[in-house]
Amino acid sequence: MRPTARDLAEAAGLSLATVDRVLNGRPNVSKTAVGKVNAAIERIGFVRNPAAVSLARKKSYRFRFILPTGGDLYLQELLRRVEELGTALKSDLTDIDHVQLQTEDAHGIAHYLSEIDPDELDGVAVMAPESPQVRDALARLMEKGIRVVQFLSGQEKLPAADFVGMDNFAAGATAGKIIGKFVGQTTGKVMVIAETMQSLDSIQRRHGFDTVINDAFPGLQPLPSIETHANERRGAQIISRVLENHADIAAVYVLSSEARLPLAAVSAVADLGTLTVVVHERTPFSEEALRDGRVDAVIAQDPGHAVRSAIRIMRARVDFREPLAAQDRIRTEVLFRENL
Amino acid sequence: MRPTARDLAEAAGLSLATVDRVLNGRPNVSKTAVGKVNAAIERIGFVRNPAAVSLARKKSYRFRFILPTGGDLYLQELLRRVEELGTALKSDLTDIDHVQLQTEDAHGIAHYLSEIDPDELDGVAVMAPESPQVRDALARLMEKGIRVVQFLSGQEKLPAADFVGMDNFAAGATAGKIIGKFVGQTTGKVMVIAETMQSLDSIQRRHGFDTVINDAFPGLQPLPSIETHANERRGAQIISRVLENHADIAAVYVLSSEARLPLAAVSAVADLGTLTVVVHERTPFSEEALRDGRVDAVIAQDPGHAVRSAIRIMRARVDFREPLAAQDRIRTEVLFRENL
DNA sequence: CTTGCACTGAGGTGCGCACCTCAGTTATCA
DNA sequence: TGATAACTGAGGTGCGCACCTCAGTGCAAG
Repeated sequence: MRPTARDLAEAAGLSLATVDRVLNGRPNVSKTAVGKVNAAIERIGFVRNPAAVSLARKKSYRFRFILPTGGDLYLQELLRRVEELGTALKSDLTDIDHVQLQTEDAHGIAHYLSEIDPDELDGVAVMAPESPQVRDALARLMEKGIRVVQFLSGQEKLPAADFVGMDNFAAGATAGKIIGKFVGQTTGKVMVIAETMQSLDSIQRRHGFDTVINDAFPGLQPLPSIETHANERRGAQIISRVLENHADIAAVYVLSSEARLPLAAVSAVADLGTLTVVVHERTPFSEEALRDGRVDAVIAQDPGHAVRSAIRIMRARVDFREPLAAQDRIRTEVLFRENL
Repeated sequence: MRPTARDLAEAAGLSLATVDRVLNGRPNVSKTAVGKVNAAIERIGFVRNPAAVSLARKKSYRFRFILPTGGDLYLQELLRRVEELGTALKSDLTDIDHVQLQTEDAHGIAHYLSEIDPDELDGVAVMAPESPQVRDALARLMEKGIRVVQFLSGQEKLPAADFVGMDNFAAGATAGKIIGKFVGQTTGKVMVIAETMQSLDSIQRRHGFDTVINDAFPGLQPLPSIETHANERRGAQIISRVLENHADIAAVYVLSSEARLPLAAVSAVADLGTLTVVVHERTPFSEEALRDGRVDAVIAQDPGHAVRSAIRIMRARVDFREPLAAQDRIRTEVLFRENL
């Protein structure tokens, strides 16, 4: 049987009350007593029973994910994970919900944040673009005692808040490395396709990509980013025009999370089999494309990992523990057909 | 506030005792009552408080990892993770210990297993080579009520037991893919270095490697595996002799977890910078070698993930839950300098 | 009608701990 | 020396649930 606090008290030669004071950092304890208790803890290997603790404390975690509206594929994946983990963690004293807000409307977000009641919520994970108003609102939230995690938002960090993000520079750089190595020739052009280059994510990926290509594969020439703006017909037009104007395209890099339509447009004009193709995010489509050879590599950043990480951090903060990694970077994974 | 069992009883129009009988599947409950309770659960969104459950049940998990003796680097990593997680999970009602046994001695292992007392242990994770005796012993253990996870052992599976393994074929195949693509030439020889080819792991990796090379890169010629037998001097001799005898070696694949000595031997004779080098396992050495360019890619299979996975499965079984993935394959990760 | 059986309700106990009160004991300093 | 503050001990309560006992209730077979 594991030793209880009562055993600890006995071992330390103190009363349960004093042991309790030490364990919970309450005042009115002598240094001697603290020392005795800690020594006894070591000696008998006492570990608090977390079940009893959380029962006695009536503890429960209530977290909210604040996400953008919009139909981005990766965002949908994220939503799904949030809901999934929400139901899974209900049996773990953790209630998770989420709202979607127009993240362009900084004022609206700030207002929403300002109305959050600390009695109803223990933490929020916020995915919103950089803006002074939002940042101030987040700071005020933290003063109210609500833990804040800046979630996947490529914004400048509020230093006091924790951060869960992915390294888009690394993701782009990895794509560059694979394309550079896989094309098997020293010269050629690389087509880069994005939904939009407005977002920081896209910019960072492109930056990482260009850096590697320029440094390590100077013979390759990355073309300017093609922006599809999620418009199928228009995107296809531009893509086919670019393919016709450049005879020596050797590779395609789709840096947005939506790869299906761009690849369909490319395959209408060129042969995906002879091109080196790298896309982002593990989806049913990208897996299938990997298997049948249309895509050579997938750069993936697990959304489930991101959500779990945010929850872990908020929990740790509520318990006044240090999170294992306060600034959690989601790993950049590389998938080939061989290691799917 | 979350509804309690008392609220549930009220909502169902039944007594606490009946609700308790339903919740815990005890006998002497009418179908009507079961229906009412389940309906009420849905209606008020009742979820058992796991802290109270585990407190009342005096539940605690006691698991043991049974591992081979021997100084393999990856095994040491595994041991470290087991110990790490052991102390980390003590505060989670989970006591984990481990033993190391001579796994070649099937009879000895079987005997050890047969003496395990179900009152002292809830589950074991066993890493031992295939043998009928061990398999029978495991089966008997399961009959005694101890959960069994076959852990990283490339043996034929006991169908009733859960399994945590890594896909060494995929690992080798991925290495083959990277080497094939990275060498940037259609012909050349590939040096393959292993500690020993006796182990199933090595054989499977080599098999995956050869399959990809033969299928996709027929111009490349993998040389027979060099076995170092963990003997530094002898290994270095063989390696340098092979390098001298084959002028057109374009790549090196180290398929054992120990890469440092083989690479040192290679670099004494050849220039690692011009060779394509792929090794296994993320270690301080392999990370450093990736950074400075001596190694081009690392195939990694996270040992921590393996240990966590085994623990998760055993816990689920103790709670009579289905594990999320009963047959858990550790992901084969690919690391370049860019996504370390 | 009795007997037996399946079902239900009421109530209690204890899991290990947090948190509270109140009385009692030291050290500390004037 | 007494007063004040700092400490300590004893004991109790309740968190939500599992598990136990015992006293019913209704219903069917004999």
